[in-house]
Amino acid sequence: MAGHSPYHHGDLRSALLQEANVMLKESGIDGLSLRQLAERVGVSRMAPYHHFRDKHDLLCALATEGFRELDRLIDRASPQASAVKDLQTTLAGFVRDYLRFAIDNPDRYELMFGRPIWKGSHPSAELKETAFACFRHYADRISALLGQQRLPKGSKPLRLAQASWATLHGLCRLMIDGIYVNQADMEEVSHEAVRLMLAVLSPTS
Amino acid sequence: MAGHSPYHHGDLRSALLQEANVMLKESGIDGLSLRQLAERVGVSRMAPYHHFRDKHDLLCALATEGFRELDRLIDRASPQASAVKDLQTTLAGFVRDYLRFAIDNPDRYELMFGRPIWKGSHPSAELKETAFACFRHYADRISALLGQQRLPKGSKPLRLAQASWATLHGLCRLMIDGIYVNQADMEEVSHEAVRLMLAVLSPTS
DNA sequence: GAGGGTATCTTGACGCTGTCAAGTTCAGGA
DNA sequence: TCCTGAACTTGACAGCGTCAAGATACCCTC
Repeated sequence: MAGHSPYHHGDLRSALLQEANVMLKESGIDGLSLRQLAERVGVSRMAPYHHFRDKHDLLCALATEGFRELDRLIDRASPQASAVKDLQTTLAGFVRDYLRFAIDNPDRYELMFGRPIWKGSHPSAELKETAFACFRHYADRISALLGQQRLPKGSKPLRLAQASWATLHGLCRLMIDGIYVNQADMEEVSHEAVRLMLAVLSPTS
Repeated sequence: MAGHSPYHHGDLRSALLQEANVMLKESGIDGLSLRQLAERVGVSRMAPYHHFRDKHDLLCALATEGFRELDRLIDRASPQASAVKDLQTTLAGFVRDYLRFAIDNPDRYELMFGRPIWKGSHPSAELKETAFACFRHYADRISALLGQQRLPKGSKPLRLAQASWATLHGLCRLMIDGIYVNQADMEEVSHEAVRLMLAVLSPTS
């Protein structure tokens, strides 16, 4: 807390996470190096290792933060939509927010859901827990929103949640990478996604 | 073409691509280093640079190969399904094949659609062309399959193709990374996806 | 066949990375 | 007061992508 330049930083861990987020936005996931990060925060290269086991561990912490924010976003999808028309509006708003979350910081989104964190080099326990809680939260919200409709027989709510998240997720990936979906078409495409999610409610035959 | 160990490899480019695929499967995208690749193929570390400008260029070539294979897979989705029931079967088969393509070599799939190739460090012209051709091919097939049904008004076929690909793509990503979707549930989840894609055909209201 | 041009391959070097090992500085409790 | 332990630093190493310059072998022309 002293004025000049204390030997002990005081709150290095969060300073690192914050600056890492900036670097992530600036130069992508590949441009995020521990050495540069340490230098930008103003400590030596090995200092971060007293707060994170590895680089992988730091990335997990970064992703965990992302999931916490995503969780808050899901929370904001207001639950008091009762009429069918409100359902559509609520869903559309949520889809828009979700897409914006991804587009706003594409590399963080890539980090959160990307292979490097989740495959062989196992995700940290905290990340796993946070991400799963986030998904459970989403599934509950979706169930609550859609639950007022009668589901087609044979559709478990969990499956609906998975399939709809997949749609949303796939849309984000394709859009932020600019592969097949132009960002300019976002409105139209997300409208289509909402229609898709709604369509699943009516019995197929 | 001589027997022992020629100075000129003969067909280094494809040997590199082939071995790179093996390494990709073995140790993931991060484990794929040019130096190791060169050593495994039996040439010096700079030899690959006479066939690929960069590492990025090699990755693009690798991804291009992947898209070509995906294109063949799309081709196999037989077009002569006429009855509604056949539509469902055809679609289910295609979804299963697509999922298997992704699961079979997850890191290649991640490479093909991942950010590192498509964002700032621009994709090679060949990759762009191949990937777009692949998508156009998919959109055509989907249109042909679904075209026999009457589409709900206001749905352009292109949007349907985008949305359905997004669903498929999102499902793959979530599954191969093992985040929210267990691979054991594949059958059930892909069934749900097919239902979702079919549901979009019936007017929502 | 001989010579030269060119594509192919090699070795040396540089700066960057993540991280092990060992030393230094500081705060707080006995 | 001293001492334990956390926070931080510096030195060192192997591995990475790639620039630069040199070596080798094929092919085409004379």
